[in-house]
Amino acid sequence: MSTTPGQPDAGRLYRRYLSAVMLHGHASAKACDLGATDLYALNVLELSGPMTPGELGARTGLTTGPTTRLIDRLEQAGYVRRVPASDDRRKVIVEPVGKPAGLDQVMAPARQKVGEILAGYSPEQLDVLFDYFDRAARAYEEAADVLRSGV
Amino acid sequence: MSTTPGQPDAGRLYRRYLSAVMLHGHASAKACDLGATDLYALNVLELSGPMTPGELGARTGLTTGPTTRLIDRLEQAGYVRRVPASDDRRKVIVEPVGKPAGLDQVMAPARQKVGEILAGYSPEQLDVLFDYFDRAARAYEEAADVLRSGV
DNA sequence: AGATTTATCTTCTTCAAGGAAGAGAGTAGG
DNA sequence: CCTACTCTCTTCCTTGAAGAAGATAAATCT
Repeated sequence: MSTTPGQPDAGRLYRRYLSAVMLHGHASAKACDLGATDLYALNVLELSGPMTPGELGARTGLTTGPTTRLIDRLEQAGYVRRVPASDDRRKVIVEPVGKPAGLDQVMAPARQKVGEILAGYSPEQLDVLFDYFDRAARAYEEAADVLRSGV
Repeated sequence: MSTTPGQPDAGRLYRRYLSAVMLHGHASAKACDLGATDLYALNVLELSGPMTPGELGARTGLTTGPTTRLIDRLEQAGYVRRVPASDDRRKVIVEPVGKPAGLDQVMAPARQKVGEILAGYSPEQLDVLFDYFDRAARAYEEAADVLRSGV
């Protein structure tokens, strides 16, 4: 880097990084004809694992009607699958399908680039990075939860 | 899922991190009554700085009509401002407003959390992290550009 | 000066997504 | 066994954003 990595534009650098991540995610979703809520729901499923439509609806802030059709869209596009719950035959479990469809494929180039970047670091440096990823993920999840309940 | 001890699924950890970032961004936008395209446009402006409506429309993949109303929404919400271009009186420059409105305020808790996390690292570790932020930002921007032009 | 091109804005129409209310299926308790 | 409750899915309606075509204003070229 040309300038000192110290304080002056650290915030700006980080914001640029965040913007790029979100921009890429959005462009990926668009490329797959996925709406914003669809992507949101996929992220929820990625984070919290399989859940019922009711819980997914609560997480995404949707009522039951839109939730059903959200799952319909995701199911039809091959991202999730409905499986009957074993304990309660009214319930349905929505789970990400084993072989992810287009989204992962669209995101593959970025993933590979990031993989190459990460491959250039030493094990000690990777420890730092992954320690950060872990902590930051928790922080963002927590903040997102607060926002959800605050609405 | 092959869970190997010692290397506890780095890919999964990273995906969780990405999901959390995007989830939080989305929840923030929702909390501010910002649509997906609006958030996208704000990120574009954050990344590339002030630009004309024409360029913003091209970046967001919108035609001129929706672009005008996109800017209307952002302007009315207090995120951007229209200023006449000095060199061409037909042109308008859309620029983020000096005093950021609700979005930054909503994102403040997460920012603070991340700030606290970063404060716990040594200068050498911070160098690693910011080096990564810089490189990853470029990678994601590049990948997003490819996706945009590929559509 | 007149014609063409560029840039933004306006209007109308279309379409997708979300909210509300209700129906069907299943579980739990008396 | 019968009632009350829960969960999911369906239907209808409304809202909001995007596309298309045209209008206005300004710069550029001949």
